[in-house]
Amino acid sequence: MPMPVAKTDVFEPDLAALAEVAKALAHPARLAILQTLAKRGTCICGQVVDVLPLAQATVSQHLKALKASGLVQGEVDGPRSCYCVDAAALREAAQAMADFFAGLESAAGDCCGPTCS
Amino acid sequence: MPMPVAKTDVFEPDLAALAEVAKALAHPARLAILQTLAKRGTCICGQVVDVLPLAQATVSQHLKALKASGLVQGEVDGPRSCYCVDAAALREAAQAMADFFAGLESAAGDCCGPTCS
DNA sequence: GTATATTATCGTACATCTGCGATAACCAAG
DNA sequence: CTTGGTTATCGCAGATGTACGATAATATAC
Repeated sequence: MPMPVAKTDVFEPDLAALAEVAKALAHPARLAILQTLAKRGTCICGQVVDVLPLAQATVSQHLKALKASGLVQGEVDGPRSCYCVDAAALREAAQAMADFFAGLESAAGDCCGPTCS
Repeated sequence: MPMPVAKTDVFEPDLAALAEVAKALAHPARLAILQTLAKRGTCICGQVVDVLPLAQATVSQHLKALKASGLVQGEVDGPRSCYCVDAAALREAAQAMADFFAGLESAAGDCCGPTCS
């Protein structure tokens, strides 16, 4: 399911994948959730709710989004939930992001300076 | 102007700033634009339009978003426009992103394995 | 089995994003 | 000054994101 009116599937797969990662990181709450999950071994969603200034339903939605992005992995056993960051996916994401920035810098030249045509 | 119904300003500034960067990168078209801009010294928006499968108005909007995020810098002189990536901002963004991931990995332990409580 | 506690989902409301056509704004060229 | 080519902006339509309260679902504890 593409983005707004579609147009995501027209781009290169690499860019689309990286955009998905960026999308998952595009909200402070999700960043905070990732940090909270990473700081502990075993996590219970309730603890995450306590940390964030958001309602339980909202946190659950963010967790769902993170899980969909693959950055977070988790199972729920009744009242107990075990959410944790997927270390492998995280490394992949970090690598992809770093590669992207590296690719940009390799060719970046300040053009808008005095030598701009 | 915050996000949906506000709630962005409640989080730590670091996370909010990083989320803004991620938001700018959260669309394949914008990633492609960044690559295109980085690959050339002096860029004209028209060339960007030619590369992307999007209408001119849409590309202009993405450029506006990138400019607002600070990753892209540009001036327009009538029919000619000079858009280029802001190398410094780009380095900052890459650093912030890398730091974030590094901070996560330093404490990440696979909890959802056999030793999950 | 019932009560308790925790999480997921549903439905709603509002804001934002995305895309495009149409129009306006702008400078250079003639 | 008019023409032509380029970009910005406006207005619209549709999809998505965000947040919340209310409700359902589930496993533990008794």
